[in-house]
Amino acid sequence: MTDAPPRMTKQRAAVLTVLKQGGFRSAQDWHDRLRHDGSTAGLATVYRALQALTDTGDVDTVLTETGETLYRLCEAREEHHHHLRCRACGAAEDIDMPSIEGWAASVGAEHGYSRIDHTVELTGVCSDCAKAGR
Amino acid sequence: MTDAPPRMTKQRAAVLTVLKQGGFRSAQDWHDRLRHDGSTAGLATVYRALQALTDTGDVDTVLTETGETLYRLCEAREEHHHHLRCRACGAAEDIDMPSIEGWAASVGAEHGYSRIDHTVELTGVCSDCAKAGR
DNA sequence: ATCTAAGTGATAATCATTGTCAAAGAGGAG
DNA sequence: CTCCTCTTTGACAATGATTATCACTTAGAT
Ligand SMILES: [Zn+2]
Ligand SMILES: [Zn+2]
Ligand SMILES: [Zn+2]
Ligand SMILES: [Zn+2]
Repeated sequence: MTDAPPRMTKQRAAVLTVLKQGGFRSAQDWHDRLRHDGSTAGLATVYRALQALTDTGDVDTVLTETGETLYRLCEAREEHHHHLRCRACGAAEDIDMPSIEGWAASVGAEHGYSRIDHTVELTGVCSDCAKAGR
Repeated sequence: MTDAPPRMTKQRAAVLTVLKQGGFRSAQDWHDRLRHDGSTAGLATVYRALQALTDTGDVDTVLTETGETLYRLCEAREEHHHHLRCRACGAAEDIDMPSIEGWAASVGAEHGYSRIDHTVELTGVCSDCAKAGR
């Protein structure tokens, strides 16, 4: 019943390769980097690849305060986790706070809510960027 | 040095009134409700009023997973807090988790990040909506 | 009444993201 | 290899929330 995984094409391989540069970046950013590296992949294809990789759990996404989606190659695929992200350069650390998971569920139950979901994200400025004056 | 607060106009009063209906709703939703109540306020004016009210701390905002901004009259203006929101009807409870504030700062410091900010939001389905089958 | 700066609302512009669709590419069968 | 079929691609249009414009109105002040 699980859909067959999409075929690995030249474009998707290129997306995966550029993602290894690391950091949370927008689809357009990743697309720019691909073109810079010689790929001719279209923007729509990059969006499709990122969407597919997100669905399979190979890519993490976060939403900025402007509603833009940022994508990053996921390092700890199996575990649910959260991020501490540098607002200046896109670098990010995986963080986990096991107690938050249970806290979210119990707060929801206390108020009579079901199907609880939660969002926990931290942003800041990493030490490198702070040294460079942002 | 603080900018003079914007004048209280008929339109802003109308926005404040309709906001008392409660719940987190989009700017367009609030605009529809205003028109339904007889106001002729334009959509741009509603956006401006919501923005101004947000700046003064009279309105809370939250970002949906689709990047849409939702606005709600703020009940506990002075305290920094987080929300448990019903995805079906927009109802929301203020929640606070004082330990999260310190945790965010210390996790940031551990990783060498400065200027830490954080997002903690819960969503679910409230008991009324659950009874009504969503 | 007159002047002036702020506020309004219809509309156009912006911008990330998604939809469309004809053309290109990859397999498979013959 | 050739023909057929299904997937993927990429240029481009469409969407939808938000913001910018700008001529017009309004609320105070003189
Ligand atoms: Zn950085
Ligand atoms: Zn979690
Ligand atoms: Zn509800
Ligand atoms: Zn907080």
